[in-house]
Amino acid sequence: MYRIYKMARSKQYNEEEVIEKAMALFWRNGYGNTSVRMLEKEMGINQFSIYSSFGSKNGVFLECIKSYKKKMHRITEILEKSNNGVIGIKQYFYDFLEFSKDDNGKKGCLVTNTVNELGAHGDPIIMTELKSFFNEIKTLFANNLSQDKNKDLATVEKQANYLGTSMLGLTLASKILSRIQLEDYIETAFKNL
Amino acid sequence: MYRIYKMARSKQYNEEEVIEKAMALFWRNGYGNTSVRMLEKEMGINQFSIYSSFGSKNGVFLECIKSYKKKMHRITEILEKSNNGVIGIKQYFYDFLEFSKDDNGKKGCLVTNTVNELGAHGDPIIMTELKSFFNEIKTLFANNLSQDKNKDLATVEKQANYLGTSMLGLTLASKILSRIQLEDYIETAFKNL
DNA sequence: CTGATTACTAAGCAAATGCTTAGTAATGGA
DNA sequence: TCCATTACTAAGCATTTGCTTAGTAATCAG
Repeated sequence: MYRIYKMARSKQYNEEEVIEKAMALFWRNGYGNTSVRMLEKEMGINQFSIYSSFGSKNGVFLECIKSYKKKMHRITEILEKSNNGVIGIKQYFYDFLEFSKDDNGKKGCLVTNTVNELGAHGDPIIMTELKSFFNEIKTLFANNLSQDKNKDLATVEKQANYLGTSMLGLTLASKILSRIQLEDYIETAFKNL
Repeated sequence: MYRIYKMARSKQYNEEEVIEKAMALFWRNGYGNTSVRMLEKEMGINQFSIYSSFGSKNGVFLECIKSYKKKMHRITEILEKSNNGVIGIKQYFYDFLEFSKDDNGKKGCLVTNTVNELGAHGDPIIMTELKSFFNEIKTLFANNLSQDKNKDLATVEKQANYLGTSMLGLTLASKILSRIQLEDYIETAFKNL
């Protein structure tokens, strides 16, 4: 690309790296309970840099959601590629538990947490982003379920919906229940299919 | 009771009534996103009155949780009295959906919302209150399930745990899914119990 | 009516919020 | 070396936060 202006000082930080750190903070504390000062500390850069790179607190958060999706995609693509039907989805539930675990606590799912926190009052751009996330997972479940030729379209839709909602429950439950309770839940939940 | 001091001006507001209003606000917005100024407006009383009656914002919220539990108990006691086993619990799920509906939106469950929002970082008194709520409902489910003499203790425990977690999922899902999707979920969730 | 007691209003506090700005340091083509 | 350009630091902005305080109004026994 043609450059009119002279080169000048370059950024002292990597944007992806600082977003990764911001994401961890939002994930732990939620959107409202994370201040720009806290972000400053965690990201290790000045407020000015935060605003010059991401525009606003909302902007930082949106990048974090994107980064979260990428992270989550590492699990999701296992399911995308597998042709194990219900078994594959069940594995996905277990993979999520591993994914959402933290050194000293349970963080649940960043997206679900945010939906729950912001509800209808959140920034519309963020809310759109969040709803699409839920639908992507539901579609993924539907695709996997429809590998079973015994299931008609209505059944697939119903079960995909069921599994999506169960997933929501799991993300919430993962924050307060024990590992054994969570495993019990998954095992019982999949008996309904 | 023996009264040493003179009578003086009495409160111009009913504490139960203003708590009811505060609860509606917390329920809609969550704890962190509700300010004392907002409470002042919604409750219709001065900040001083709020603090003199309830001590702190936390204090107001704790009263709201108590009030919420009472409200919820109107549904819960139907299940307590019924001897319908699984059918009764299923009805409880539907009753909750009605309960959590609002004129212009879905509020989910105040307790679940708060657990999700505050996680481990919340005021310990509030957190204790919230966890006991979950256990009460789980126990209620277990009592209802054990009416079926074919179910051994382990099965009852496992299924009560499953239903409790499903309930968590439903409270979350009730905020973002359509009525039909929610009904689909309940029907599938109870298929194999 | 007096005066003690309690509840009211409204102004004000320090701290924290999201965001900006003024000034300085680094970079690299001319 | 000069200087346009960009990124840095740190101070500061108005607003909002949870909570308090100073002063006034109502109540009622004596």
